[in-house]
Amino acid sequence: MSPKPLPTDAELSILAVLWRRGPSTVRDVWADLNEREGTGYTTVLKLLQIMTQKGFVKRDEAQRAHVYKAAAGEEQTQKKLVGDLMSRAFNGSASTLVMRALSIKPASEEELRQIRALLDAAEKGGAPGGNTT
Amino acid sequence: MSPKPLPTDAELSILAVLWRRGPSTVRDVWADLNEREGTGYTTVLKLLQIMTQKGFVKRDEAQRAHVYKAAAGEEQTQKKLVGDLMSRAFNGSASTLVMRALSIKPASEEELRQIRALLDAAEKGGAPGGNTT
DNA sequence: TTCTGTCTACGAAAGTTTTCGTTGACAATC
DNA sequence: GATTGTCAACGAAAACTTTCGTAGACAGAA
Repeated sequence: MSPKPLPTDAELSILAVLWRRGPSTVRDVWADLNEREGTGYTTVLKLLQIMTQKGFVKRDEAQRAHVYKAAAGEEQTQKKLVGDLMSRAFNGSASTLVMRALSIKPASEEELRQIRALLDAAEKGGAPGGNTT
Repeated sequence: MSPKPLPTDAELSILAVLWRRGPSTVRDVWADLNEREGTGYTTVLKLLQIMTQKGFVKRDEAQRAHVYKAAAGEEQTQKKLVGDLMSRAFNGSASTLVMRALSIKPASEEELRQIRALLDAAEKGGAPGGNTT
């Protein structure tokens, strides 16, 4: 099939709402989105229709008010987005990206602990072929 | 003045080249970009003109072949991009973003060391380098 | 000077994304 | 069974991005 592109900006806003709220009707998504960005109802509806077609969301039509949910998990989509940014703007360097992220907004202690754990895991597991750039 | 938007995709490709090569003529940028993406010469030129207007690049017209350079530093732009993604797709969580990045492509040992250093710094207190956000 | 190749400038076309007006369906209430 | 409010569907406009054809300026070679 298609090589599956990334969601556009407006699409991502909607995905973010679905991630936060779980399966939702158009009205639900709209209420949330309208509050923070003043989006129109039919705009949200149209976007959801497009996203259904693109496969970004799944639709349950059992009720009159259709219920939408994200098709791919939050994590998977986030990975794609980060991966894309990494190759586009960071020359493929995860560490530079990570450093920029942390310099913007230092994480909490709890979060730092999690990150360290991940670093430890990475160090051991050894990704195939360390970067010899 | 303008709230300064982020560079578009094509604009970012060009910035990436400028970051890699330093100040360059249209031909320089084109040669680089054309090789990896098959972009047309006038396309690159037009983009650079637009980017000049938007303030993403600065132009030195001393020579007939104008020399372009990125207006903002690589680091600053990267921060904006990451910050944008963070708020859009990660609910503002730096740690989630970091974890996703590392899970995609573990860094080299050297890089891991750098990241750890940054974590240490973050743990101590304020953000390093004085963020005036 | 004239020719040739390279350059910038301009503008319009093509492509994509985002927005929204309008329509018809449906269900609940009167 | 008419009225009212909410819904999905559709299509087209508006906005934005990307591409490229064409034109005119300029410099160096013949």
